[in-house]
Amino acid sequence: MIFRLNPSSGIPLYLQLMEQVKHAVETGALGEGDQLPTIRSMAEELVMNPNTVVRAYRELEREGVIELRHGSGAFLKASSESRARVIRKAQMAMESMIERLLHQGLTEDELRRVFANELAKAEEKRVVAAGTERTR
Amino acid sequence: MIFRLNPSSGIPLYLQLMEQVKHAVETGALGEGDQLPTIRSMAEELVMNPNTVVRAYRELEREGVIELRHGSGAFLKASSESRARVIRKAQMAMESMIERLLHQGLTEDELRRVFANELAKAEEKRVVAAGTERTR
DNA sequence: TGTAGTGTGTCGGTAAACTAGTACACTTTA
DNA sequence: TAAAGTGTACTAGTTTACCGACACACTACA
Repeated sequence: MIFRLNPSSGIPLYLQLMEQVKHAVETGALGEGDQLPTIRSMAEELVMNPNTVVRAYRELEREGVIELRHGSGAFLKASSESRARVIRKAQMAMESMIERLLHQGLTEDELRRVFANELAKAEEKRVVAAGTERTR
Repeated sequence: MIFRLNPSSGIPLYLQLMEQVKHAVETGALGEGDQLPTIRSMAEELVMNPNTVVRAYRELEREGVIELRHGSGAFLKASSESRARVIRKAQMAMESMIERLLHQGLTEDELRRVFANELAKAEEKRVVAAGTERTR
């Protein structure tokens, strides 16, 4: 299984690892009861400090995603129904859009900023719509 | 002009501000010679420390995006030809895709992770393709 | 069945990075 | 020329990442 980190992005490494684990769950790559890579092997694979992996695993446990067992390992907790189907459709749609936009000359950085801003706008719209609903 | 920050994302605030400024340039909202909001007004608007704004502005200056003039302000430097047209097309395409995927039941977090991973994969593909070109 | 070795998570301390607070210095304006 | 506006610099606190040792669980062997 592939976990991806970008050490030069400025985003804290432990947050990136948390996102990767959650994504693996969402796509069905990891399921209930599965064991996560050990702290030391994940650290080696991603070239980061074991304690940083611990930090990510601790947060994931606090959020109820995994369970840490001293001396045994880190395991996926039961989650609600798999979202893999809808996630995979989104992946395919996103992949083709990204290919197209990169082909049209956008850079990865430009694309990243466009996405972040459009998503922020969509979130704001939803918040406004929810507020409007409430005041009816 | 709207700059957006998400203080709870874990991403350093100064990096987020840098991204917002670059995005404003890309979309044409800011152009050569324009003055950026002052350090204090940007800090107030975004509810962050003036020194954090300084940190972002300093990095942007180091990258050649803006120019800081002691006692006068922060100004946009000349850039290559505006990318606004291609960026706007990307914004529209991205906006409609995001609306559609959110409507299909994805959460913002899931969407963010899908995008980050598909972009990382696309980057890897391009690196591999470039390497293959070189070895010919 | 007990013990040693291996595997795996936990903990405390330190350095670097990020953020905030406050005072100083340059430029512009009235 | 003084006041207001704007960037610069220093210090302190918090967060992130790393380093090394400790403790629990599992496995193999006598």
